[in-house]
Amino acid sequence: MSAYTPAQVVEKTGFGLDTLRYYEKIGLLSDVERTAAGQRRYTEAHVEWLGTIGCLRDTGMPIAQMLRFAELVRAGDHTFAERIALLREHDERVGEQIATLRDRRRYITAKIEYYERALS
Amino acid sequence: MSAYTPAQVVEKTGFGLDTLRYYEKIGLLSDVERTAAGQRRYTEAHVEWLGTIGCLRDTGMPIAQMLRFAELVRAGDHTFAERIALLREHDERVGEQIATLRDRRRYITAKIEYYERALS
DNA sequence: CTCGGAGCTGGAGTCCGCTCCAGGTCAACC
DNA sequence: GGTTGACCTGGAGCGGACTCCAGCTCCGAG
Repeated sequence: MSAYTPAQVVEKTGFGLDTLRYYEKIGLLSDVERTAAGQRRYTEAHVEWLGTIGCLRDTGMPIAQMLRFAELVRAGDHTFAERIALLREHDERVGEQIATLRDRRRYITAKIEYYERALS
Repeated sequence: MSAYTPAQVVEKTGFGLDTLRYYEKIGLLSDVERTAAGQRRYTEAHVEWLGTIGCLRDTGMPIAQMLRFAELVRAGDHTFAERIALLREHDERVGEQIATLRDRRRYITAKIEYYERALS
């Protein structure tokens, strides 16, 4: 399992160094090994997990919920059903977000058009 | 011009009482009249403006930018072009948001499907 | 005439998600 | 052997957007 330095993970994931440490501190990132000198070494699995985390974050999932998900993942394969439930619920909220955004966007577009008409 | 009590505006707009006062304090809401006793009375225009504000907020516009927009509105009709520019820019960002959300959603759906397949 | 409820004020507090800092360690290169 | 640069730690600080509070005023119903 290839190991990545903090800097490489920053590069690969787009998360900041401090964010990585923060996520580890709160338990969103676990089992990060250290070198003899105490420096972190991340695995491919960490990078993948950060991809998931990033995706959930970008879709508005609060950290508390990501933590619950992380716990389910750590708990092992028998939590698949719960993971599905959590993700399905989130997915639904993402759908709602998209719908709301689209709806509000119509209002904005209308406003723009109104101003454009008033201008000409 | 009909006047609304704070409670009525809360009812009509969904904003909280404190939020209304906060918006006024920072200059997002202006020209709010008072009764002899010092209580606020909002107009139809305020309610409409709050609708706009709410829409911009829900689409992720930061308060600082709403303030710029509010200033343009206060400055008068000669700022239509700038308002259009501001709204167009925002509209574009909303479009990006929707696109990102859709994109991330595919990842989530895939994850769900993966778990479902693993489960059966 | 008293009481409850809606409002008022200024300022403090909260929550979230980072982000920054000081002071220290270590490995590697010149 | 000295300097650089990546990393370490614990804890403080920040930015955004509210949200709450204490203590007060006013109006209207009973």
